[in-house]
Amino acid sequence: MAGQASFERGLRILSAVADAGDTTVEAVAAKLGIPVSSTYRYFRQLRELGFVQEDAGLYRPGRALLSLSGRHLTQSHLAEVGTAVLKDIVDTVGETAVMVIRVGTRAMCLRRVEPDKAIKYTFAVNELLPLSAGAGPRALLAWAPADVVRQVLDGGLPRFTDNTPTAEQLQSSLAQIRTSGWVVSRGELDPGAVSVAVPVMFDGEAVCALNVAGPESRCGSRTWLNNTLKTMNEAAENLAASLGTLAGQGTTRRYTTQEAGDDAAHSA
Amino acid sequence: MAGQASFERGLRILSAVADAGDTTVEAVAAKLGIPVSSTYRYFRQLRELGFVQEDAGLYRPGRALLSLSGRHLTQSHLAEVGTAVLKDIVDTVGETAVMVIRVGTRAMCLRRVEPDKAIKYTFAVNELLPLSAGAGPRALLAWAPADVVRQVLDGGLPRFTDNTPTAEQLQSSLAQIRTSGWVVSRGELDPGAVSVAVPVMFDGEAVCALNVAGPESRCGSRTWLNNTLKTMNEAAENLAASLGTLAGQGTTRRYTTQEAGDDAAHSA
DNA sequence: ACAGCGATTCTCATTCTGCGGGAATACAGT
DNA sequence: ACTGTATTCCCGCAGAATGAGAATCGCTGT
Repeated sequence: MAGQASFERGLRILSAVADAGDTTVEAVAAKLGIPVSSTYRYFRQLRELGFVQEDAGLYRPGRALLSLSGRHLTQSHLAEVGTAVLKDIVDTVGETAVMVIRVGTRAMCLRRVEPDKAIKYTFAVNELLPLSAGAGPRALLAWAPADVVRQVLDGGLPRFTDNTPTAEQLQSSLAQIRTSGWVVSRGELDPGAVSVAVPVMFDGEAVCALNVAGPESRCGSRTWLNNTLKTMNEAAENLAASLGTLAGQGTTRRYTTQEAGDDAAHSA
Repeated sequence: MAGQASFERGLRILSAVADAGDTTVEAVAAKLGIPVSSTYRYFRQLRELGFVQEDAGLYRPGRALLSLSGRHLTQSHLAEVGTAVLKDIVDTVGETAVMVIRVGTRAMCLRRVEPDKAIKYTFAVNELLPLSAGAGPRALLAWAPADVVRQVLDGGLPRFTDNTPTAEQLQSSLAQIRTSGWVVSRGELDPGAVSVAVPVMFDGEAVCALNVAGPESRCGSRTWLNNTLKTMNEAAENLAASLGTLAGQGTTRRYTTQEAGDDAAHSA
């Protein structure tokens, strides 16, 4: 009666993964009554198209799903949950923490939380910045698509201080950033400021970056850097996890938006 | 090379609609190079499954897409954008405005904005309430799935005041609410309080409800009710529109989350 | 090295679905 | 009645999807 049987099947499988958030091929096959062998075929394609991501036999929603529902929703979520995450960071680290996203070939600070101190780093919220200078922007650049990187490198890099990186320095640092998973910048935008950033990775993509910055006097030491990075990595992981539908095992704290639900009915 | 050709095709079509936000069958067919006749076949199925909604030849993302990306994201978005919407309402109406969502067989206040007045109605945020009493909850109930309605009716209705509706009153009011598109409650939860609510409809489903409440002394008149409803309906429409990816024609004010982007690259 | 095991991909004969150009229908506007 | 646009129908067949089972892959433990 319907036609398009295989398409519908595929969508059901996709929905199943989106609902479960963290499931196996067999589980889905069983739930939907589809032969395992066929289910694998669908999963493969879903994976290739980025709708699901796989990790050690466990499948969860992929980035393509996020873009399906629009940047709007994703950004709302980041802004919403991000505030709580940033507050936690500030509580632990005691320096300004911000969340930056990439907008085309620019970076933008989406959320900011400041510590209760006289001397602190202050970011402008909602203003477009170059991707080339500062820890947060550079973290975004490191995971940006190749064409964006090229545009930034070719577009002429603005210089703010003597420490602002040049095109060569920048280019060579990107690969290293991807390897280490974090960036530190010393006085690239403002003299005397130290800034650390980590990306929030979701299915291989940097959805946004967390950035902590403060005066060199307080943030210059290696131990400070290590402690801060530890806090930030934890935060980034939580934030990334909150993008996956609901997921399962709670490692550390989990940031969700209400989702109190547990009553009965879920209205498909 | 891939196999599952039709599935991939369907997903591409779905993505196209999600991206465009407001498009026609022909446009998608042209863009993807798929025969119109086949494209219609996919659209029909997508519509039947709720992934797209159609209105006068224009197609836009449907509710199933929202549930694909998880209640999380949707709720984050509502909470995020909702605050601005509520503020506008409070500015215009001068009474407490809240946003309530349905959680299983309960209602919950997700966001609250209060006017700067000594006497005002105060809602508890993040607490579960019955769906049976009060304007907001009842608006949600009116559009809830049948099994939820049954559960609520059969579950024994708590009584708060003499005006708290009984099961019979409740049941008969639901159809009327669906027709009129709004609810008013007078002293159902608290004596002397008037409460008005409208649902935020997205593709035939009540995603949440907006609720304005205040003392009878200020909110008793028919003109007040009319003016308030006008404001609320506008707000509800804006909120619903913000759930569609980005959509096009701006009627009144449009609430979006940043989405500044315009530079080049959008990284698929 | 080997066995054991679960996850994943491959194989392939058979079934039957999706395909798409074009006709038919529906419906609004004039 | 006529024009245009949106949508569904029609229909024979190429070829896609199917699924049981075998074959691989990648482990871990011994």
